[in-house]
Amino acid sequence: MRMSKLFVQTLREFPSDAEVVSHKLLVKAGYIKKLTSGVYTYLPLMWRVLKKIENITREEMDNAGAQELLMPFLQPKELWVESGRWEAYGKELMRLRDRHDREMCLGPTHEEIITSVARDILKSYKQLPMNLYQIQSKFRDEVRPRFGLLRGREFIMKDGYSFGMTQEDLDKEYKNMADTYTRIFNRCGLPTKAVQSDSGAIGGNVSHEYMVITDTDAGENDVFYCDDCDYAANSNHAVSNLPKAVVDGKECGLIEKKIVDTPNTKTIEELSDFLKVPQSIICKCLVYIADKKPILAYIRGDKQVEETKLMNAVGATDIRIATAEEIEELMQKNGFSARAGFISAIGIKDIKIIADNTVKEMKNFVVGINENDKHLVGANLEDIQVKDFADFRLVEAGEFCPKCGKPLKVTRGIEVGNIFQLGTKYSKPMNAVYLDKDGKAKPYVMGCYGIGITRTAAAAVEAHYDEHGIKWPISIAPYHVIVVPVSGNDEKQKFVAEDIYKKLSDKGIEVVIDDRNERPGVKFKDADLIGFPFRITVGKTVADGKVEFVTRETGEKVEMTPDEAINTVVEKITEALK
RNA sequence: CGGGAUGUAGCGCAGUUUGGUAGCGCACUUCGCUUGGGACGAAGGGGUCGCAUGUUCGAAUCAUGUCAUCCCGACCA
Repeated sequence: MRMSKLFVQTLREFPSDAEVVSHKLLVKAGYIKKLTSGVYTYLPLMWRVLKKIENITREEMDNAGAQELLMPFLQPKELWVESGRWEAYGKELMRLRDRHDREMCLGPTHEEIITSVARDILKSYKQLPMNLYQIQSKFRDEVRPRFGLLRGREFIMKDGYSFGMTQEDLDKEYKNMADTYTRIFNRCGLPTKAVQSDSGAIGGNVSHEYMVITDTDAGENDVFYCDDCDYAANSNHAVSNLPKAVVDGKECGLIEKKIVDTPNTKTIEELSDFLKVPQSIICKCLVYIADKKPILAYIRGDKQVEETKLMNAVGATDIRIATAEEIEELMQKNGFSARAGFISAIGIKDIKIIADNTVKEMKNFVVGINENDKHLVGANLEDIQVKDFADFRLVEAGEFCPKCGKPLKVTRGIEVGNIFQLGTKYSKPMNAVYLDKDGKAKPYVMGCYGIGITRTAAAAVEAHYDEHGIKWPISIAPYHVIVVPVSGNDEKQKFVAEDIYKKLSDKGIEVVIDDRNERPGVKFKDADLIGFPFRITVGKTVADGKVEFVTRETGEKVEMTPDEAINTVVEKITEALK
């Protein structure tokens, strides 16, 4: 490719609407162009990167025994009603109507479609197990698209689905996909961590997310992990063992059960300071709205609620903390006037009450009694009337690994892939069955496996850049090498550069020659910004038969003959793509 | 959906307070000059100032409405 012909325009400045590095650099370097919020054109450079990620994914999926197909973007409402997700998926589903006023949606994921296809074809146990996948654009009406390609409304995804007869089949395929995913991301030059996670709207029990670890804002998930063993989990799924803390009030003088005045202690900090007791001996009561109904959740004062865990614990599909008005309304209905900070479950009728496991250990603690500016001290479990316990505590760094007991660490991660064990979540309601050896109809035991192709590309930029621009891993770089003749009117330089360009092209190397009549500074800046892994600079030293070989990753520059440079490129590319 | 901000040329911005018919830098075209880290000079092309309605002799500027975009939060594979 000739730089003079390449459909690209690099910018001098970062776009004003970009926040994270990958978004800024991909726009500045001419890879993407926004059409509307969360929707981008993939310009030729970007498309080359995406195709490379797709092809690596294809190769590994095919090698793992999966088969590629392509399902429709446009989907009828009926299938979604069948699975129950027309309602359950909520506003994320991009809905539309056709000219006959029939309701449709644009696919955010394809469990419904693949299940309906499979049930018509996979009728016998002889055809199982089967693993099918596709790579295509997905649509999700995100509340707030942001971070460029990291969270779009239209994005490219690889989604795969496995069909088996038994849980053993599923376990085997799940392991197969886990290994495949590790290989895919390694080949893309992206080290990932497989972390346990909540399975969210997709459903199912076991699931893992593949996270690219990053310290930046672009990492939207908190990941807890252990250096001493392989434990790693998303914050919505992490569990831990707690360090020793004061959980018996007697240890800090709360011997007698009594009501005490605690004026203006709206927060745990204020209450703890006022009573001069540790936060771990205070039991707080929080009001949440789960599926539009209020619930009460008790948790140890020094700990935070993890909302997804709480949501799962109460079997809800939607949860949020109650507003001050909603708390007031709840209190009034039950004849109280207590504000947040003084709430108790005692005397609240017709409401789900649940306590975190941390509360089980507490004795002689401090708790609200639905009266403003008062608390009960020396209280015990019978004073809060809790029957249901669950773990819905947010894990914190420094707590101990549930597997090996060493302290956990926390980091941010970008989720680039995930795998779920669906079981019969879709096959049962959609009556997707096969006949077993005895001629009995049984639902498939399914798994599903996703990779965000566009997100992987953006994550690669987040993981590989410097102040000059992108530093693509060789396997997914749009081109491998750029040849830069320094002087526009030096015939010798031009000749040598063109010769190198031709020889590299002939050897199948993806090479660009910067044949523009620009000053060298412009060419170097663009080369660094776009992120060619290698650069061959043909400058003054050509008089001595030498060119300069530059490695983007390290900035290392080596003088060598043109032939040596060509061989070095071929060697390095071959090595990297092995 | 709550809070905040912004819409003026492909990109980055000024002009709006105080109404007078649109400007700067980059990019683009032509010519000259220059060629090892985003040179310079000259001459050009490109915008119904997000949209609608209103006020006015006159609106980028004032008013009302509306749409879009971004940030924080909530939410979310």
